[in-house]
Amino acid sequence: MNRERREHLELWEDLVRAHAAIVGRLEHEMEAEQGLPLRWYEVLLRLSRAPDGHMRMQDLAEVVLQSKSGLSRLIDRMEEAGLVSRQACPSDGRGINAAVTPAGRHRFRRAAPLHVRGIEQHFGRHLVPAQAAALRSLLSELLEIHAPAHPSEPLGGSQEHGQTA
Amino acid sequence: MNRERREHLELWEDLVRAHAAIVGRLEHEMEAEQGLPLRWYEVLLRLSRAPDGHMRMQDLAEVVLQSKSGLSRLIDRMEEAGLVSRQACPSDGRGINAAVTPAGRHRFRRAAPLHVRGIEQHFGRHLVPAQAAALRSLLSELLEIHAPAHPSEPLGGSQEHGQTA
DNA sequence: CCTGGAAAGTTGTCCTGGCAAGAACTCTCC
DNA sequence: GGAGAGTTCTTGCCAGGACAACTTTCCAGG
Repeated sequence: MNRERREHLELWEDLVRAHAAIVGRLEHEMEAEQGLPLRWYEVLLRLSRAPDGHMRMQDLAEVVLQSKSGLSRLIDRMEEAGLVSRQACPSDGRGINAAVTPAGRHRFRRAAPLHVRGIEQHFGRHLVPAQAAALRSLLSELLEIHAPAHPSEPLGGSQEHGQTA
Repeated sequence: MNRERREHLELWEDLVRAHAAIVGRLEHEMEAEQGLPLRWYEVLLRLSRAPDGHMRMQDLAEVVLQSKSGLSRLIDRMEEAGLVSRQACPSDGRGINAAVTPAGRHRFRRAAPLHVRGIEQHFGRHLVPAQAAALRSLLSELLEIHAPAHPSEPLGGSQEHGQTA
């Protein structure tokens, strides 16, 4: 019982370290070779994926893991750089759509291969199929528990942490 | 080939999301229930583990994944809070040892169960043995590649990224 | 129609962290 | 033993991000 817990702790620690190391590399490479902060790339990626190249600020904030205010300023900077633009949302007067500009798409297309290659090289490359399968099932479990895929809980509510055991 | 890559990309995305979600919870719980930023806890943990309750600033910075300057200020704050203290390093005049104070140890002991429980609840609990094993082997591979366990490369050098494929 | 409550974004303010420069010290080699 | 190169830590400065307050808009109920 306790043995298992100890192992889980170690796994968590290692996971955090590996995550940090890989993200660090990806950030550094993206910045060095494309002059693009990883966050910017993330935004461009999400917008490029989106149906008409635009998303509501709120939704975008969620997928790129930033606060509303954080995203607002991020979009400020990217707008100034000409990579995205803000547009009023037709269906909701309060809403704003962040949209990729052509320049943004171009920038994204140039940067994408680097990111794909980086992930493969620093991560995917080391996955054997059994590990990939295990990881997939684990992550889907974890995300189901944690991620507000269907925004149902504010996540900040500390609504549980009861001694479920 | 491309199929596999696509899957690796998805796995990476999911990993990032799961990591963020779990860290978010741990941070929130630690702050809410113990009034302790997770970083502070990390420092207390490392120092409590260390032989005489102290570590060189540099080494500490590495294990808690912060820059030298970041750690310096972090220790400033914790010192002011009475949880750690700075001591001259006897063997090297340039060095500073960060040491846990008794108050720091006390605080750590009170907080540790929460952290352990949190990790088990948000992470370990969902691991079946096969996943744990797969994860362990994967992480050790990744860390061997990436982590400067033996500080040999500055990590910022972008010394490879050649198309190894 | 009007009012009150909720939601979307933006902005003021503050905190944290990184980089680069600086101060203090150590080590090597002449 | 002294000069110069390299470490270790701290500090000035700035960028990025979070929280809370605010404005505008939407919606439900009377």
